[in-house]
Amino acid sequence: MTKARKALLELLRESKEPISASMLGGDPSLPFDQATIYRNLHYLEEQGFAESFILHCTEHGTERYYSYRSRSEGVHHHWFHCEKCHAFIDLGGCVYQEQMKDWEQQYGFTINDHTFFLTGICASCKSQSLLE
Amino acid sequence: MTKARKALLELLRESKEPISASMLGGDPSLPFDQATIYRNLHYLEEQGFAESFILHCTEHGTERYYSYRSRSEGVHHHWFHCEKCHAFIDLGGCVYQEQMKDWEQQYGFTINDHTFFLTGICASCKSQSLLE
DNA sequence: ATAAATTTGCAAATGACTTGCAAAAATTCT
DNA sequence: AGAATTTTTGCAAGTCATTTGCAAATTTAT
Ligand SMILES: [Mn+2]
Ligand SMILES: [Mn+2]
Ligand SMILES: [Zn+2]
Ligand SMILES: [Zn+2]
Repeated sequence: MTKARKALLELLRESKEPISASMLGGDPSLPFDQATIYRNLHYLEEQGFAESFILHCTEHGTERYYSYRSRSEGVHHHWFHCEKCHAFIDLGGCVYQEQMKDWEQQYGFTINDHTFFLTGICASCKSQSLLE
Repeated sequence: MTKARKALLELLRESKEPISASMLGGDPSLPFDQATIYRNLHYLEEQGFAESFILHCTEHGTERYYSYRSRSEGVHHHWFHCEKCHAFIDLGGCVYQEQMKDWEQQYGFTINDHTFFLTGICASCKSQSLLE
């Protein structure tokens, strides 16, 4: 583990929500080149320390978001993303494992990954816009 | 409806699976500039004639895929994507409307959209790789 | 038919992400 | 430790899907 990797993993571990490479690169505690950030995110993911998904937000564009991958919990979470304030709301651990198995049986394919997320406007952004 | 739009919509309507802008642009029946393709896909989607989602395939990269939006059926479909042969397999119409409502109630946010798809290796690609 | 509004093609620009390459840092081997 | 070897990093340039400015072409309105 180089210091760049340790620092990256530490940020991911602390974060309450998925983080994009650009947000990580902008953090003062990660004074590394963007190439280093990207390369190490790949490294952390392939080593099983992190996981990611690509999300498109109407306001903020398309980016890959990373999360720390907990050894203990085993299952990833799914998220709601607010297109106004860019916040993520945790919808809880993935409950689709069974459904995936069923589909694999039914269609004969092998699922490597699945992507699921919601986008919209969060409660606090909704109440804020009422004041305008 | 300009002829570019008619032609685009016709291809989308005929297609059994979601299509990306690059695949549409490569079709002989759409001899238009890529800017025209992109602009008209936006147009068709905002007019409610088409819908789309962004999918990342390990082999083929990240692209937005469009589908014809049927007036009658009302509900979109979700898909499995084979990272080997690039085929899409229809998993049927979306059955998450109720779940979405529940979440909106529970969290107070408003969902504008949801994304759900699977990636992996399809049955025929699996059997093919056994022959190697 | 003439003016006004919309659409198109072409070329350049974006933005996220990737890659070549030489220098710097971490490992491995005397 | 000290030298040799492997891995990682920074910097700059490159990719790739998608977007945008602008003038010409096509439509639509008058
Ligand atoms: Mn956002
Ligand atoms: Mn593919
Ligand atoms: Zn919000
Ligand atoms: Zn396949």
